[in-house]
Order: sequence, then C-alpha cells, then structure tokens
Amino acid sequence: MGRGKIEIKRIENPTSRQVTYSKRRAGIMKKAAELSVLCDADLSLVMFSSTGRFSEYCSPSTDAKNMYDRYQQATGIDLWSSQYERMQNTLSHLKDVNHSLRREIRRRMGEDLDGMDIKELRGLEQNIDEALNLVRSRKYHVISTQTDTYKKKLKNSQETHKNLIRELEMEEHAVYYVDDDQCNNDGRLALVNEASYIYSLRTQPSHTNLLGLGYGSHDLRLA
Amino acid sequence: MGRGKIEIKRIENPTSRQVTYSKRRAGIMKKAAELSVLCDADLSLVMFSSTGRFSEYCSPSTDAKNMYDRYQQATGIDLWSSQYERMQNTLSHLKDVNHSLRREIRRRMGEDLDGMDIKELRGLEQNIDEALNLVRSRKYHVISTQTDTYKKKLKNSQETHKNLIRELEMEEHAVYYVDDDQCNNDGRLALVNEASYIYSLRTQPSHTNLLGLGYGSHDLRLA
DNA sequence: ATCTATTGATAAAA
DNA sequence: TTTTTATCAATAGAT
Repeated sequence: MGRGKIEIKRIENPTSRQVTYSKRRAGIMKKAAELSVLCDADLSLVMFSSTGRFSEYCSPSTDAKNMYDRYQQATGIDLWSSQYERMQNTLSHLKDVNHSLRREIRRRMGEDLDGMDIKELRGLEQNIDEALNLVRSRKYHVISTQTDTYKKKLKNSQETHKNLIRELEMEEHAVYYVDDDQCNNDGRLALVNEASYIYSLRTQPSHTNLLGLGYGSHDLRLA
Repeated sequence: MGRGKIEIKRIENPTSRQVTYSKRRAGIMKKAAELSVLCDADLSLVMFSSTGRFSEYCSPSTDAKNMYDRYQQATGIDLWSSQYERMQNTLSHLKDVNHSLRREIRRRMGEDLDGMDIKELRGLEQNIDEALNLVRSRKYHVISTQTDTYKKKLKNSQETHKNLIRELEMEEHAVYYVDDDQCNNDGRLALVNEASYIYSLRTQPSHTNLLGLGYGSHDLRLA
C-alpha cells in the first residue's frame, strides 16, 4: 500500500525509518482503537521506537495495570522480579508451617497418629497428660473464684433480703420466718456445681474458639 | 476496506463481531510485526476479546515482562502495587491463622489459659481427655504390634541358635547346655518394656517432631 | 506535513 | 474458521 511494494526488513536509512515509524505507529493505534470499539475488546499496546521513544494505546474501558494483571492470569507467567519471589517463598513457608501446626493440633486431638513411633507416642501422651492436669487445675481455680464471687453475691442479696424483711416487719408489725441455713457452706462440690451451672447459662454462644472451630471439631483445612 | 464502508462502533451481532475480531486481530498482529521489523522497534500487544479470549504479540527482541518494566520506567506508573497488596493481605492473614494455631497448641499444652471461661475450659479439658485416651490406645496398639514382631524375631533367633548348636554338637560331638527358659513369655509387661527399650535405641535423633520442636518445648514464636 | 498511486486490509458472502 | 473478492484504507515515495 504505497507507491511501491516494500520488503519487510529493517529500514537502514534512519530518517526513512523514523518517518515510517511515525506513520505506521499512527496506523496501528488507529487499528487498535477500531478493534476495541468494533469488537468490544480490551487491548494494550506498548511501543518503543529504535530511538527509545515510548508510546502506548490502551482501550478506554481498562488501563495498563489491569491489562498487566490479566496478562499474568492468562499466561501464568509471573512478571515479577525478585521481591515477588521472596514474598512467594515466605508465603509458601507460612503455608507449610501452618500445615505442620494443624498436624500438631490433630495429633494433640488423638488423630493422625499413624506415622508416630513409640517414643514419640510416649512423649505426646505424657505431654497431653500434663496439659490435662494444668487445664483441670485452672478450671478448678476459675470455678472456685467464681464460686466465691457467687457466694458473696448471694450473701449480699440475703442481707438485702433480710433488711427488707426487717424493714417490712418494722413497717407492718408483721412476723416472718427466714431460713438462715439455706445457703450454708458444708462441702464445696455442691456449690461448685451450682455456680458452674449458672455460669454455663450465662455464657453466650458467640464465645467461639479461635478459628471459629469448637473443640472437638476436626475441620482443619489449610487456610 | 471491504465490500462496504462500516461505521466504527460496537458490532451488535455476536457472530459478526467475533469474525471481525479474528480478522482484525490477525491484521493488527501483522502490522505490529511489520512495524517492529521495519523500524527496529520493540512492542507488546495484549488483547482480550469480548468473550475473554487472550492473545498477544511481542517483538522477538524482547518479552512482555521487559516491556512492562520499561513501561513502568517510562510512565512512572507502578504496576506492582495491586499484586503486592493482595500478597501482603494473604501474608498477614496467614500470619494471623498461624498465631491462632499456635495459641490453640499452647492451650492444648495447658498454657495461656487466662482468657478462657469455665465453659471453654470444660470443653478443652474433655477434648484433651479424649485425645489422651486415643493416644494411649494407639501407643498400646503399636507396642503390642512391635512386641509380637520382637517375639517372632526372638523365636527365630532362638531356633537358629539351637540349630547351630545342634550342628556344632553333631560336628564336634561335644555337649552344650542351653537355658531354654531365658526367653519365656510370662507377663506382657516385661516384654513390652524390653521391646520398647530396644526400639528407643534404634530410633534416630533425626526423628524430630514437626517444626523441629520436641513435645514439651514451649518455643512457639511466630515464623 | 500533504499528496496520490499503489498495495494491503477486510466486509460480506460462501 | 478460512477463502474469496469487491471495496475501502493505509501508506511509500515524492513534494
């Protein structure tokens, strides 16, 4: 398309080359714009002339960054340099660690024990046993603390009640009998059970465990 | 350039649009290739059709990654930030999960129980108790399996020994006394202990636990 | 840049 | 999709 056919090879004359570059650059940009409009396509065209001059076209519905992201997604080619790889490594390392942590938890739940030898099983058993004792004593500690609190509250309420009754008696000159021994203190266990029963009624279901998994759930997929 | 002039606007007929896309895509790619050869220019052309089909042209002297690097340099636009942010998010999420997992492990070891209420403590205690039973039965299973193996080996070795002695007796016409009850089978425990003692000698120190932490180690720093 | 003769691209049809 | 072919569009070379 010109006054004569030309061979497609590097134009040696720098001036002609530059002129041709300008003309054809305009041409290809027009083509790009037409294509994007006619066919509703997204395209990105990036050019550097032999002298290093930069020009680009990008379809109006998108931008270079987006095209670049989609390019990566489409090709699977990772356009990033070292820092990306470093992050990628950290990421996969974290995933590995994560995986190991989940396995440790599973083993501490008595699952996934097949690969363990006796020595390891002994260690795990002993460790869990110690943990059980620690959790138990903590539980008793919390329970007794709360029992004390409960007892105090009860006592307070009793006092208040008594006072009210006394006042009523004074006011109305009537006589009431109050069972003072209803809340005595013989034996801790009865109170413990009562306190924790009340506590369990007061706890909200929103008190989920970490990761939103209740103890006993085995859903330990990798995040 | 065709049987008739067309207006540059979106082609509504999907088939026509697709046909036009194919033709013009070929055309623009040819133009791109010609431009890069004729004018010694570097160019990258990335296209997505309205149906999402991807195609690209890149001048032979370079590649898309290089072109986008130069694009960044030329425009000052940072094409990495979005990807970078996404990775940063994944990373911090993984770190959070990691942290939670480590906390769960610590709690399963009887540490870090301060924030837990009675209900949670009960659940944990029960769960650990169940785990302990599972680990114990697994241990006994492994032990008994290994004990059986050990007994068989012992028996074999005994047979071999006896046979050797018999052969020696035949050969040299000499008489040896062999204590046949040295390795009898009264009571499982003795054998169990002996078997596991031998096993423990055979296990390598390289059999470390996951994360390289032995049970009982409390080093659960964030990776 | 602008001008055109000429080649190249492609719309419509098959 | 690809081919065909009649037309339109791009552009090489000159100015």
